[in-house]
Amino acid sequence: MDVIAGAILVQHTTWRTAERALESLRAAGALDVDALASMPEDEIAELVRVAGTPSVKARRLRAMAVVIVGAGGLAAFLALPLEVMRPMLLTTHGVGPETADAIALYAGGRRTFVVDAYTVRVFDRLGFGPGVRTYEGWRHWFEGALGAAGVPVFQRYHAWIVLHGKERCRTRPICEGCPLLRECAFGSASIAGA
DNA sequence: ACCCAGGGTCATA
DNA sequence: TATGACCATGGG
Repeated sequence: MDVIAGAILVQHTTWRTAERALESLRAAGALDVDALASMPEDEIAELVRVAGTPSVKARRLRAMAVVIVGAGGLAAFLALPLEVMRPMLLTTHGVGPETADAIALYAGGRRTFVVDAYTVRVFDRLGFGPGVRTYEGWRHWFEGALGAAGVPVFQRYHAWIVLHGKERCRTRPICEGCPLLRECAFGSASIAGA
């Protein structure tokens, strides 16, 4: 549940503040689908204020909790196959493509790539990318590039880009030093030409 | 004191 | 279907 709430809280902010909001939810015993589903939104809003747009995020957190409860609880929800989990996430209020994939990949352990704005900016600048530059275009492109790699690689690759992209995109090629080079299609040779 | 980041929804054209 | 306002805060 930490991961799911975190995926919503991090929208339009940094992990730092999202984690602080997560901590205050935990301290209040509200890091739980049943608690969130039955709690008034303004009460949730107070707890998540540090992450910004509190009323918006309170509503989204609650909507997500209601969907999970409706799916039979957290365990049942996380056990759903990607083909049913992803559309379900996409139709819940406040969950767009990026948040849906973050939840499916990190909370559900499903094999889907998280395309965040930062990732797109970096790879676009390096001259890489799909023909059609929509969210789905990028997602399928990354999934193809990662080939037969498993869920852990998907998780670590996305995390690596987020953690190290900023410092590297100005100074040196994005994938230099990435521990996953042998597991994906972005070898140092191909990147060096960018 | 200012200005920037950043995902999603909704209204408008 | 594309564009832009809006949500409110932390941090440089």
